[in-house]
Amino acid sequence: MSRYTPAEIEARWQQAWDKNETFRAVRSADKPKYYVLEMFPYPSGRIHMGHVRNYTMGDVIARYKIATGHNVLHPMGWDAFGLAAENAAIDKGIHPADWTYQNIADMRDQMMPLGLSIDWSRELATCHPGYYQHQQAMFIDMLDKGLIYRKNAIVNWDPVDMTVLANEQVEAGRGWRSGALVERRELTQWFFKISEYSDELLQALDTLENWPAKVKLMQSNWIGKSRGLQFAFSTVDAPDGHDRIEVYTTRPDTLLGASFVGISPDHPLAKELEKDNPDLAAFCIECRKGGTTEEAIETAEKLGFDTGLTVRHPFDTAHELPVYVANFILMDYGTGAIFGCPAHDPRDFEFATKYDLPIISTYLPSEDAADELSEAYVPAKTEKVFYNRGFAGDQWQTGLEAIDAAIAFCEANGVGQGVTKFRLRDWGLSRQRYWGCPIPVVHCDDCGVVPEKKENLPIELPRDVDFDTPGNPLDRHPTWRDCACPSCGKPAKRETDTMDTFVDSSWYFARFTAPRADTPTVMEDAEYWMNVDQYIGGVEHAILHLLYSRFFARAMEMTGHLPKSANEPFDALFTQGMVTHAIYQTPRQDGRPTFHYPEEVELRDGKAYLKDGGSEVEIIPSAKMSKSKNNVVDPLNIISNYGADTARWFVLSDSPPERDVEWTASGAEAAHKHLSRVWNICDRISAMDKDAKGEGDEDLLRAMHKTIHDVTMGVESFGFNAAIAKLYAFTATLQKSKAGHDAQREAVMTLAQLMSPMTPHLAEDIWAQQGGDGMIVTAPWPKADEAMLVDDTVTMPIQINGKRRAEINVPADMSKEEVEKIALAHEAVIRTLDGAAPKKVIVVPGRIVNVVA
RNA sequence: GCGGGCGUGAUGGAAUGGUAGACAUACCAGACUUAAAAUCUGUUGGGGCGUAGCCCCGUGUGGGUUCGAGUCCCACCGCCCGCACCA
Repeated sequence: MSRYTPAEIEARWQQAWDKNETFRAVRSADKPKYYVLEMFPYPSGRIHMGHVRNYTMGDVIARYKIATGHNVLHPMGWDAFGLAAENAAIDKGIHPADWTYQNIADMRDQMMPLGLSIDWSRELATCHPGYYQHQQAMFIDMLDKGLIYRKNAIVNWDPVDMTVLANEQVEAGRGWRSGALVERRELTQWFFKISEYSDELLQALDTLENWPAKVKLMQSNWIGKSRGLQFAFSTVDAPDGHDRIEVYTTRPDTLLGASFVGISPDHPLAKELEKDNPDLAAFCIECRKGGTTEEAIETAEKLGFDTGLTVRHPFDTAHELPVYVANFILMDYGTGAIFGCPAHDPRDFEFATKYDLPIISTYLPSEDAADELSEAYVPAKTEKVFYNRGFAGDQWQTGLEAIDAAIAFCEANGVGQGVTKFRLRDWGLSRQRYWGCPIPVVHCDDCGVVPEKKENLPIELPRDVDFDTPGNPLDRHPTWRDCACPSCGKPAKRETDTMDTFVDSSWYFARFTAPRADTPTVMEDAEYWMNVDQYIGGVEHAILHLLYSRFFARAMEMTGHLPKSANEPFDALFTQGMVTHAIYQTPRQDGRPTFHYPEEVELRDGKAYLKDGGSEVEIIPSAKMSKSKNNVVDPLNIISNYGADTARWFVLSDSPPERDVEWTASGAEAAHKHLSRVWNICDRISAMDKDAKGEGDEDLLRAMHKTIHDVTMGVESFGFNAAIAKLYAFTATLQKSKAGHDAQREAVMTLAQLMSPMTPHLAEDIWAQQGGDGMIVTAPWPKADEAMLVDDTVTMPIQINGKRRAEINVPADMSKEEVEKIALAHEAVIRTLDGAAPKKVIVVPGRIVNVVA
């Protein structure tokens, strides 16, 4: 009897696939194409279990599609620009390029043993000039088409390091290195006009049938289409040029509940007023401190400053409202000014209570409901409510009806216009950093901002930069900025902003279709391979990456780089969960915990002890594997201990792919045991007499066909864990089978085929041992025989009033009437009914009988 | 704060609105063994009774829709993800 030796088997089959160029993707008219793509990794340096899970899922799909006769494209690349490389340069003095390319080499080496069906000839890295020169070319095309423009925008500014900070580099309102309170600063920045596509990006979501509903909903909310009223309050005694304050509201029906007007600290009026009002100026400075994230702004305490200024209510000019500067109003949204209606907005309610402003209801749940509110009354817009201070439409109406009526009324009376607005803002792509794709424009004293000539591309990053001083090294570079104006030829300066890394990842999927072409894409290849048939990645990308990619596909169409048919580049999307692990910690003297690696810990009776010293360790429930918590399991260790097939099998089993999976040592062992068991079965069958007859051939083959059916369904619907459960069950059946040699051989070869997308190496070896034709990877996927799937009889539970009371065995094709008759004749039913006639009997054929007593 | 998701035995989880707990882990018992490991077999949601069997309770909490709800609807609690310069 031979032993299952994954190390030897896996290396052998990987070489065989490699030699055969099994996974090389070539355009062909013979077969339908299938493009499967997992979100490409950031080259952090080490692969982790999350990668293994992500790529294994894609690999299962890719291998299944190969077996079902598709021409499969399954590429891999590196999202290689980013902050971490610059941090490594600052911390360790390594050049970002060296750090990145070394990490790529390391991670590729770690990925290879997994036996993924990747066409490595198409590998790309976004930090390579061969990639980013095309991004620069497209930038120029998009600038030319008016898709890109410049405007001022606010960034996090570290006043000590004198540098722009990423949101990630702001911790509790302070710069992560300097510890200084972060300020907001305005810079001129580059923007994509994604907001022009708001409606288009929203509408097209409906066509994405194979996207998760939750992702579409999140994108829809992010784009945030709203219908509202834009109008102006006229001011009383305001500075010149500020006789009106424009506001936008989605709830014009609550206009009579207005009790104050709020403006952003960045509003032109606020800026004007603070010139003569030191207190206000101090308040605005305070407001401009802290991070710029929406989260930071929305969770901060709501602060206001009474400007002393008032405005007239548009319906009653005698009624004056105070004007506050408030820290929660963003200049980027709407007009940077709002009217506050405390009665129907929790945030305004909090504000009004704090500053003792009136709370005036405009609608109530009923005619006699109390007018005094203890909290904001915010019913669903579809709910009918009583308008005690309505001014348009019926007294009883829904919020939606009231909004429409209010807009119509206001327009008829010259108080503003109904407008449709989107929450989606333009995409700021400027980054004041070195390790990114240089923006290919030149600043010329005479010609202004001029795009670089395409023949001068790539504009390469200079190699000789220093990171000793905070800030963007491109700014300080002695010569790199110097260039000739592409328009007039005079000396000019290069743009030193680089592009947001989201730009890199917004078109890599298109580049994979012609990764070495000297244009960004090749139409023929793009038309053949696009769209991505199945895209797989984490939910954390549900909004930004996917939305930007959808926009970019449209922008690439407009500039002639993609066909219109690729406007929605991802036909199907799957969002997978994370790999988690328990955290082991012991307290330290200073009260903070010491984290221990799983391999330093021994588990006994549900408790954990340090292998070194034996003291007990606290177990914190599973969390995302993270270096800082030491709760990581290195895939390489797993592969060297058990083999890649075990790692692959385990990350797919146990947990549904969209949910998190917890890595446990026992789970990995169970996976390995199962693979050994399958190996032993194969061995046993090989040793059987070729003419051996046995018992239960038909039962075994029936089970086999059911398994083919179930596993196929499972793989097609991302039910990998359920498919694996079926494979466990079938393995047990086969193991106990006393069937003859031919039936058992057929069963084990089919088992190998069904397992092959998950455990390709083991499957190849079994296939070869049993004398299968060619390699299993290209063998046609087994087909379930429909005739073998139907049983002659079915067991049907009988419920009485919805509770299961008995069961009956009936022929599968028995009529409803007969089933009902047999059910009613059942002893348990007669007992319960006690002579009374049943009120109703529901028979669901093949499923259930429910008797209503 | 806002948007989205999730919540089922000791544990990971299964279940097109139709027998809740498939499959796996852990535990316990048994077989094999001098013994252990490995392997194989079996039991295991809780409670109760007149214990070959039957009954009650049970999918975060509370309500609702339905002949029937883990699944659909509403509210609450807890956890996770995103919030535009992390990728």
